[in-house]
Amino acid sequence: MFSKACEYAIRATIYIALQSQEGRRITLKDIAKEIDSPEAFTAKIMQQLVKQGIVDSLKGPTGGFVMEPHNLFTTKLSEVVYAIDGDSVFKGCGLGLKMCNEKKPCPVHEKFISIRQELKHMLETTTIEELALGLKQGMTFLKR
Amino acid sequence: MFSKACEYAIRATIYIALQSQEGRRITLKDIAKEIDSPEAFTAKIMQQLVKQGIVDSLKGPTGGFVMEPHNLFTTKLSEVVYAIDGDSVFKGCGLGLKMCNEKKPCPVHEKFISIRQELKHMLETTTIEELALGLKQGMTFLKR
DNA sequence: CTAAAAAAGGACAATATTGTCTTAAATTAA
DNA sequence: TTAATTTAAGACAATATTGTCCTTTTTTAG
Repeated sequence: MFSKACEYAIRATIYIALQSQEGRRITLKDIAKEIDSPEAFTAKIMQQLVKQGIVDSLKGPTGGFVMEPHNLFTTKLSEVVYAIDGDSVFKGCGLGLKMCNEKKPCPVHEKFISIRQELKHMLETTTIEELALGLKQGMTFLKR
Repeated sequence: MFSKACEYAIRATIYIALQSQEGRRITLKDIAKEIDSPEAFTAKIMQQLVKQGIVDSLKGPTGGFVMEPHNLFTTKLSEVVYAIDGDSVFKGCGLGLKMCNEKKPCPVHEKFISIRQELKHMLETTTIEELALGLKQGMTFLKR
């Protein structure tokens, strides 16, 4: 469904969101530990999230990653996915055809439409804040 | 969603199904041409489909690939996907956690359940024969 | 001002996936 | 029986993805 990079990105963002809600800045090291991901690889992914404006970073001692209050409440799961995996999840043909569309559909085109729609809708209506809440309440987990 | 190999597998199977319905055996070369796929790579994929019993192969002149009438009507899309990509599409956690389940869910676990269910249901109820019919009627396409 | 801490960036390495090439085995038709 | 045709199989190559390491830049605290 998502690339490994994207999976890490989502997990990291949820964790940063949770910490930001508590007013805490969080280091790469802590992120990697908390979401059980390879640190250096996670660093690369964080750079993309920062460039996309989803999270902010600060260098130096006491530095780390943080989400602005505004981002915290408005960022949708879809934005994180898009930042890392692009539009492949939302667009692309189920059978890999480049020209697949209503006019010239692949054999599974119609079959995939509702599923893709539902997925798209879910990603676009789910907020990072909402996911962070479940984590805060101990109902969901980011490791193992 | 699916691997490239799986996309080719689905396209190839649909095309073989269509030809088998007409009583025709079809060569690798023709398959690759009709579904616009790399021939040698497609050969590897065909070997897997043969091993899984989804299609049959015959060597020598007049040889090629064919689907038995029985397979033609009973094979589900899910079986082709499973033969090539295994159960990753049906099982696996959306965020890549190994131990994600009802008891210890990842933050998107619940959100993904209905989507995965719908996808699973669609794959398990869609027959290859049905997809081949759309192709035969010129309503769907396997190239570009 | 300096040392330490942290992210940024670039080069590199490992692995997985996709794709190719060559030879072997089987089968058919002449 | 032989030559041609076709799939099977194995080794190899190219590319993409995942992951690591090292250096640079920025910032803070002392």
